[in-house]
Amino acid sequence: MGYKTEHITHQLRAAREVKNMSQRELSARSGLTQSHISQIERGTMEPGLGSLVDVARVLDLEIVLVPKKLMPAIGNILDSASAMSDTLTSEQRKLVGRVDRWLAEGRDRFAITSDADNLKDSLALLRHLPLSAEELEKFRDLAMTLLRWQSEPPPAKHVSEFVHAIRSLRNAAVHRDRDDAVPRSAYALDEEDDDA
Amino acid sequence: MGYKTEHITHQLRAAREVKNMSQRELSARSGLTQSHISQIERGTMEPGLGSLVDVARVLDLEIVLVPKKLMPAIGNILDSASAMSDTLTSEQRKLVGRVDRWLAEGRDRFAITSDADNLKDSLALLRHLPLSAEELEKFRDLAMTLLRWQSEPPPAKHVSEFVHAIRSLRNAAVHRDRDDAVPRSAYALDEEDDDA
DNA sequence: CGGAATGATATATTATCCTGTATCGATCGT
DNA sequence: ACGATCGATACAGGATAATATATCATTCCG
Repeated sequence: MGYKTEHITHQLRAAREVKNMSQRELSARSGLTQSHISQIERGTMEPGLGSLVDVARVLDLEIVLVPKKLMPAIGNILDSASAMSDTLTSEQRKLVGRVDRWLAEGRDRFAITSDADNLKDSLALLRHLPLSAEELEKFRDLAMTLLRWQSEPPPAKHVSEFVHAIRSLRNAAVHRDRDDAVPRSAYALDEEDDDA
Repeated sequence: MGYKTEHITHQLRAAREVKNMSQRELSARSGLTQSHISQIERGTMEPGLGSLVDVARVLDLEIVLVPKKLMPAIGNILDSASAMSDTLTSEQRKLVGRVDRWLAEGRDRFAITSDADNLKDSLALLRHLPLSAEELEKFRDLAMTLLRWQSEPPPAKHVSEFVHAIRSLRNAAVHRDRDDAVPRSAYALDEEDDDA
């Protein structure tokens, strides 16, 4: 039904998740119901224009009508901005990418498959959430010790510790309030991006 | 009520008028009712997102959610594009501007005020509608002969001929089908823009 | 003048958005 | 294991968007 508005609703969900805002919080700030938001994001229902602007306002989004002819130019701006999107350092992106690939190379490195799933989820979030300097340092240590096992799987005890520590970092980043951003230096983009 | 969506609906009306499309034609192509379109443009009613995309598609517009932070950049692209908007030659824009100012300088140049009003309306449309090479030549001749009267008002007979001729040109441009565009050379923008 | 097209309205009927509330399963933190 | 939170769903009722026609005043063209 609502295939016409998919890109818009998907964009709404993406913006909300990037801001790490729950449907309920978005509901409280926008005036819409959590139920309503859920159905809009899933495409079950098409929002009215009024509801759309209410949600967009909370997510710091502006609704713009762009001539199709200008879409490539606009698209470039949007992409370049979302590329250096969050204030992630190049190092953080690289580390996440390396662990991600290490994880993909040998799924059998984990005795418990749920550990692999948990780790994968945590990494997906760490790909987008900024870490403080201390947190990044901790993350670097963890990643380095784990990445040492290339040919043979690491001891189970070690893996479990790693998964737990990563989840802890993830939670710290996730539950950090949107309002107090992570203090971070300005030089954001360096050499090549190592993401997968 | 719908003050939140004013800019959007206004943009819709502007886009439709630039394309010289009637509410009824837009209705036929979009699937909405002419009544519905009228109310949307006037802000009497807020359209659903589905209706909005239907109308926008016909008008060659794309609905984009832009982070507020990027709005200045996007705004620049939109403005610069609408400046060199339609495929009007610089000469056509200049001529319209000159006649426009000539008209504003001395309203008393016209014995019949309705003539002045008609002329003003025709110019408003000629400001946005492309003319063929022959039409532009005709327009240039008309404008030049009219602009010769600076200090004293032109003879009434001359004015009436001018108004009629301009209206004829206007109608030719207005009723030209959007589908067969005016063949025009590519070098569009020259020196300064002389518009008022 | 007479016909055609436009935009603005009016009314009645249908469709559906939207809210409010409540529940469910899954997940996460203590 | 427990309580808390999240997303997905269900359902009833009031609000309103949307359709379908029709009319009216203006304007433009022959």
